This record gives sequence, C-alpha cells and structure tokens, in this order.
Amino acid sequence: MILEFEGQNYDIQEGITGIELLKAINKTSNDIIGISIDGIIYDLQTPIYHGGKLKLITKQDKESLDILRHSLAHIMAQALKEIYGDEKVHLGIGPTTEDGFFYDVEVEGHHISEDDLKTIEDKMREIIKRSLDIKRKELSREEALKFFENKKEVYKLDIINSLPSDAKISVYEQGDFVDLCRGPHIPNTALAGAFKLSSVAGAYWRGDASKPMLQRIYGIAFWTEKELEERLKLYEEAKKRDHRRLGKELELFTIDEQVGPGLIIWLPKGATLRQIMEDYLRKKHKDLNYQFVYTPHVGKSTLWETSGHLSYYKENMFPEMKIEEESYYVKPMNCPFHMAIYKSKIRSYKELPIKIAELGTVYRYEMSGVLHGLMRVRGFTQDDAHIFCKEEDVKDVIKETLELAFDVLKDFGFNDYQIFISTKPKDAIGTEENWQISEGALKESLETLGKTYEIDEGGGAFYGPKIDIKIKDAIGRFWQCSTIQFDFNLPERFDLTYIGEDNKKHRPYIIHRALLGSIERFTGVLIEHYAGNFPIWLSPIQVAIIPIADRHLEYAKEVFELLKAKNIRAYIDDRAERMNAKIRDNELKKIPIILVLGDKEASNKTVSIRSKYENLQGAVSIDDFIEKIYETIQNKA
RNA sequence: GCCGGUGUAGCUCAGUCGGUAGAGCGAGGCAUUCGUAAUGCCUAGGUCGUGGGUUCGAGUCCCAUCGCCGGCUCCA
Repeated sequence: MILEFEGQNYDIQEGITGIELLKAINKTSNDIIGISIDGIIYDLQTPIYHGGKLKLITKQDKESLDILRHSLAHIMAQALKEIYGDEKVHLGIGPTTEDGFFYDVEVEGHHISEDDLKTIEDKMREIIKRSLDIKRKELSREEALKFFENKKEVYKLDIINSLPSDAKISVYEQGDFVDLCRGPHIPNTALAGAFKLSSVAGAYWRGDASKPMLQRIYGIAFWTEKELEERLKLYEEAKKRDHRRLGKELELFTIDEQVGPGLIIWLPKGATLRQIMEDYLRKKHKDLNYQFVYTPHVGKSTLWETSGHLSYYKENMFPEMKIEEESYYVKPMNCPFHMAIYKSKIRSYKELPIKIAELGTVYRYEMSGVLHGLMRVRGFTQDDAHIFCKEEDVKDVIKETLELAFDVLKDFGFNDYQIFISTKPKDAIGTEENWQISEGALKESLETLGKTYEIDEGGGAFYGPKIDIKIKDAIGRFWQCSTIQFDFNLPERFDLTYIGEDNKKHRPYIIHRALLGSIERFTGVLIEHYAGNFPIWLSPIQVAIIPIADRHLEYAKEVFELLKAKNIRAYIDDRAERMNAKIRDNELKKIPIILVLGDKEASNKTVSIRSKYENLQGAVSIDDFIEKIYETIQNKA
C-alpha cells in the first residue's frame, strides 16, 4: 500500500502498526500520539491495511486529546479493578467528553463516593508510573464473548452482542488489565497527561431508565497541568457566576419551597429587569407590525385534543382539572390560543402575514430531578409569536425574523452564535413541497445574512423544519435560546384558511418562533453572562447616590429627583455609614454608577461619578451626567 | 422519576464520643458626619427542613417524607 507523507510516497507493507510505520519513515517522538490516513484516526498500536494521505497526530492536535482521555478512562477502570477487586467491578462504557472522560461502572458491595476519588486518582498515578505498554488485540466474536463471560463483564457482553456481525472486535491490554475497546489509545500509560477526577453520579445503563443504574465517574484531562488548571479555573468562574447564587445576592428572584419547586418568584429588582426586557421586546416587535395579545392560562381539553398536545405532549402537562363536568388543562404552550385568534374571523390574503405575539406564561411538568434555578423550571414566560403567511411570503418572513433575532441578541450582548438547521425526519407530516420551500427559506435567509450554520439532517420535528440559535456567553458556553420553526401540523388540525386572490380557501404557513425562548431562562443566562454586572440599560438600579455626610442629604435628594424625572433608576444610600462602607456595599451590589456627593458637589452643583465606564468618570455637572448616562443607555453599553 | 450527596439564625458556615446551640456577615438601636471598597459599642434573632422511632437524654443514631445540589432520564 502507498502512503503519502510530506509530499513523498512510501510503499509500506500492509498490516504494519503506527509505531513500526513511524520507524520506517524515521519519525519517532513521544509527541506523536497517533496517525490519520485519509482522515481516519488510528492509534500507534493498530495495524493499518489501507494506503492514503498520512498525517501525524501530535499533542498539539485536537484529536490527540480524545486519545489521551480515552486511555485515562481505561487507566481509571484498571485502578477501580485493583482497588475493589477484578471480579467485583463490572465495566460499562468509558467514553470521552468535551473536556475529559467518564466510565460507567458497577462495583459490587460498594458505593463510590466523592471521598473515594482521591484513592482512585492515586492508584491511577501509580499505574501511569508503571509505564505499561497499551497493546491492541483483535478477537473473534466467540473469543471475545468467552473472555468477558469468564470475567463476568455482563455489560461488555451486552455491548458485544449488540455489535453488527461484521464488526471487528478489539481489546486493549495494559498490564493485567484488558478492556473491550475500539480505541484509539496512547501507546503507553506513561504518556498520560494531567487529569483530575471531578465527580461521581448515577447513570442508567445505555441511558435506559428500565435498566440498572451504574455509577459514572467523571474526569477532566489535558496534556499539561497548565491546561487542566485553566479548565478548573473556568469551572470556578462558572461557579462564581452561578445565577442561583447571584440571583439571591442581588435580590432578583427566589424559589420558595412552599410555593413549589420550579416556580419562579420575581423579586422587585428582578421584576424591574424583566420589565425592561419585556418593554424592549414589545417595542422591537411592534416596529415590525407584530400584534400583541393576551390569552388564558387554561383551556378546555377539546382545545388540546385538536392541537394534538393531549396525544403527543401529555406527559409534560400538568394534570387535568375538572370543572362542571368539563376538563381543563393549564397551558404548556401558547399555540392553540393563537390559532383561536387567527380563527376569530375570516382572513384575507390581503392581511397576511399576520404576526401574533404574546409574552405567554406556560406551565410544563418537568421531573423533579431536572429543575435548575431559572434554567429549568415548571412555569415560564415565552416571547412567543406565530406568523401566519402565504407561501410566497415565507422567505421574507424568515429573513425578517432572523434579522430581528440577531438584532435582539446583539442588544443583550451576544455576538457569537452557533446556528443549526434541522431538516425533515423520517416520520414527517406536510407535503414534500412544504418542506422544500421551508428548508430552502431557512438556508437562503441565513446565507443572505452571511451567517454560517450546521445542518442536523433529519433532526427536525415531525411537523416542520427549524432553525435553532445558540448564543455564546462571556466564558465560552453556548445556550440555546432562539428557535424558528415551521408548523405544518396546526393549520391542518385547526383547519386554518385564508381567502386568496382567487376567492378560494388556502392553507396558511405557520412559523412559530421565540427569540429569547424563556424569559426566565434567558435572565439566568444574562446573569451568568454578565456575572451580575448588567449594562446600565438593564441594571435594576442604575445609580447609587452617596451623600458623604447628613448635611449633603438635601442635595442628594435634589439630584435624585432630577434623575427620577428622567426615568433614571436611582436611590439614595442614606444609611448612617461612612462613605467608604457605602461605596463598598454598592460596588458589591453591582450597581453600575455610584455618585458621591459632598461639599464640593453641593456648592458646584456637580456629581462625582465612580463607574467602570470611561465616559462616566470624575466630576461633572448634573446635566452632563444625565446626557452621558442617556447616551450609554442608548448604546446599551 | 432514578442514583448519590445534602439540609443548623435572613446569608455563609462551625457544632468532638448522644448530654438542651455558636461565629462572621446581615438586621435593629445608640454614638460617630466621615472624600472613593468594611467606624465603634449594644441588642434581638433557632421547634437544628418536616413527621415518626431508638434512648434517661437526639442537631448528632434509625426510618419515612419534603426541598436543594451533582448527574442520569426526559425535552412532540
């Protein structure tokens, strides 16, 4: 077979392993972790049977991290076996994750706790020090079954039995430890980089709640200690930004055990933030001729039967309520009500597109174990809208909607996105034409706007294709917020029509979209994105006024009234505290602008500004201050 | 819902071997009136998540239950 490497062709014998190959081409280095041939990754232990373009994978290549992490999972498994006994430890799967690895295991007679992690880590380091070669062996199915049966590795047997009949079955061996594995792996345990076991949690075998629950041990791994430290710092940073903590500290929201889990209580400051967000959204939507509506929180069961929710979504709905022989359900979505609004009169092609918007509060049953602060709740408000349009409007509507989404996200401080288009799945409703036109509009609009996107082929809902936008926050995490979905289902179910130019009835297209998604969740993302340091336009309190001594209180009130008259959210910190203490407290409360008022300011009618903003510094007149803060609010800086 | 952890003052946490609960911050009061990140003193505040049980005696041990935390699962 011919391997092409650095512009040269090498005639290499088939079945050669990477290690031998590297010797043959005179490239040996501990930095080389694997190779790829025509993009297929091999470790250095695997025999190669096909030629092509050879690339060396070094520690600098992203792919090498996967190899490292995979091997660390094995080393952890070996450590567990040595600590708890070969026969007692049953291995599940041990894949890599975004920044490390995990292994799902069952340990007979022992529950691994966080306290055990240190012991396991120590054993892992010991194994690494043994400098064990990691060897690959291929087995026949029979051999493999026999081997793992002897070892009582029930989960491995399950895996082997589910492999396709022509699959190559390989095991990797390091010292006494042998694990069923496809690879790739580092060649020797001594090459294992920096790692830390982070947590242990339960995980169903094969993700199936009817199967036994194994224990999943998570680890983080990188080639160098430095990278590991950086990652651990990121977790620290995320912890500092945790919206549950900041939400409490900044008095934005609370969740009361007595009120109920997953139900958000907006405290005055959080409510102010929410009102600002909602007012902003209303304005943005009205500019594009969206019509705002209000709809009830409950609807009769017949409504949910028509919409299909009772057959497809019931397990996520709060249970039925009976009133006067009728059954009602609390709404998990706003769609059926918006359908009712469309149907409230005969529609003409002349009034399309119709854009019905609502900040609609919905309730969904979420399992108790998944609730999480503002991010995962049982009651939330969607910035929801349904656009009813003609086929020829589809493109323009999608483009307009996307522009609005990017505009809004940008104003909230998000400029980096991952965009996904999900296309037609196997069991779909709607005509081929419906899907083509819709998918085409989604792709074309993104291209017109110069946005790159990925396609999740066949990942759409059965009722229509969609675009999901994930926003990147200040520390690099992605959050899915906006979604724009076609719905070919509801127009049929509710028998929606409009009268066309031809005086005949036609089916409208429905585009269902939310930009922030859930106001609750988006607020959580905002809190973490800004670490509680909101830009002035969003900050519940924009200005803290600190009179230095009581004799300055009168001037402070004067300034306060002037700000209040201009709709600037200010308050006077009139506590009997020293100025320094007040400055500290207001900094901790993350109030963006602090005005210190003393003799100088009172006599000159100025304010002394303390803020992080360059244009808002030092001593300026009140008018200047108001002008500058207005400018900053306007810029949403 | 499942696995594991956890629950002590408004918040963050200490509480040994089972012997009736403690700190800091915060809150209230008094004094201080101060120039860019913590002034001092005093005071109040707890059915130890809840309900059972063991015990002469339970914050501490056991059972149940609720909430929270980390995951899994789920997210037409």
